Amino acid sequence: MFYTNCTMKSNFLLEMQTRGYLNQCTDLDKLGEICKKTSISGYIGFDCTASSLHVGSLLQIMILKLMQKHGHRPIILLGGGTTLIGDPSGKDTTRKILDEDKIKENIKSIKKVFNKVLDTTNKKTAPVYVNNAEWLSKLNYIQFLRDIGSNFTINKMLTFDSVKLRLDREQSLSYMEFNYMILQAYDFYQLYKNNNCVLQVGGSDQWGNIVSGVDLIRRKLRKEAFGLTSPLITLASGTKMGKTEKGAIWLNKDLLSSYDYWQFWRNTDDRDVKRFLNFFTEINTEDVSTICKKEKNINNLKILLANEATKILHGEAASKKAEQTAKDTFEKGGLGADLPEIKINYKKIEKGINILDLIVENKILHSKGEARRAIANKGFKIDGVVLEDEKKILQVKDFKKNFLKLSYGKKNHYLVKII
RNA sequence: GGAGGGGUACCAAAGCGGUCAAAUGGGGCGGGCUGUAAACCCGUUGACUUCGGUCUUCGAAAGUUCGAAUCUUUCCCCCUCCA
Repeated sequence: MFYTNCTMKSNFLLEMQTRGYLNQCTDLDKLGEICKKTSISGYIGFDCTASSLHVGSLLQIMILKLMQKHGHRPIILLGGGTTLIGDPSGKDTTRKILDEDKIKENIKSIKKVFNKVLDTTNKKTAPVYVNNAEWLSKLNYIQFLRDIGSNFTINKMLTFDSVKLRLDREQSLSYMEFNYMILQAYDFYQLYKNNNCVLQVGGSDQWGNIVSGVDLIRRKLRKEAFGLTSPLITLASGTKMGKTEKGAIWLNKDLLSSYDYWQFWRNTDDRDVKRFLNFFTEINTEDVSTICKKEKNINNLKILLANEATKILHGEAASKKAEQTAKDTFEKGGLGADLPEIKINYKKIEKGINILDLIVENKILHSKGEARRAIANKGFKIDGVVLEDEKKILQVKDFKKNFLKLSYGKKNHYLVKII
């Protein structure tokens, strides 16, 4: 799928391509023509199963941002309706189903991220939020089957990967989930009709769902709509993006601090750095190439990546602070201001605090046993000195000016503070 | 609906009356080497513990037994073949 021999190239699609956001498109040339001529609206649907999206969705958000950059309007579908069902695409097992109140809460929380990352000031391209519960919850089953269901054949639905994989792997697929595709197609149809939305973007696992929507619009309205997918990002290590053992890399600040977010990017695998600069920063592709050629120290590129990515999500100030903290902590071996804090009451520390209790109570580790093992393995340090004694009682004299740096492993540092 | 096979820790997979908190591999975590990388090497991987032990785990419940992941019964779930 290369976009080369078309004369009517649109800057939007061109940049999509050079950045590596483009995987598949229903009709790239024609979409290019339209994008070149007019400002379009395109939508991406997001899952509302959690109170925050994680980096796995970041590429999609970057695409929305790119749409804005080139004068198009992003529509964000926060699927209160479809979240009630659960998309089987790319999932091995049926997901838990959430109640409506929880979904509403999640939507509210997720919106915060979009409002931060996207430009909300330019009237022409300001994001539009829609919730498919609006139309899905009103549906009448019989009528829906007749109007919409009649446009789908089981034969075709069975050929879609999302369905096929589940069946091939001999995992059950409920009728409810089987319908997800139709509902997503219906969403696109609604958005086309009501919001003049001609484009749906999604991850490559969404291809089937997206094409179904394009088909439905053609059948029902005799209009052409477009679908476009981005590639599934895998890490050099072979794992999926965004899921570490420590937990998901959340985008909402209350779930993951800007410092930890910065650290996530700072710890990118060497082999992923250049790709990620293209994916997750706004630096021009050509500039990315020249910078990568010029800069011999890959660690500086990682810092650049961390700075730029954090800036987009948490703002410049937070990004700078995180960088400074990293410098102070890792390069100088000292204390950074942005490190996670553990506050201890003076009265408590006067009596002495068992180090194991401190570790467990502040959730650095889950159990005392685990903490004991970690200490035995030289995993803990106090102000840079290996902690040998698991029975250590922290006292006021251990603190310098009310502060103490507690480190677990090489990367987890905490600022213990007497208050 | 009928006939078989199976459910073991984060995952995969051994164990099939005591020596089983459960082999082995993967993953994770920690240490070493380095560059907050990769690869490699070492350690560790149920909870509590006064480090003597104690408690809770092998789909669920009940039972046999001095003793059960292992045997019996019932139930739930998954898979294969047939209808």
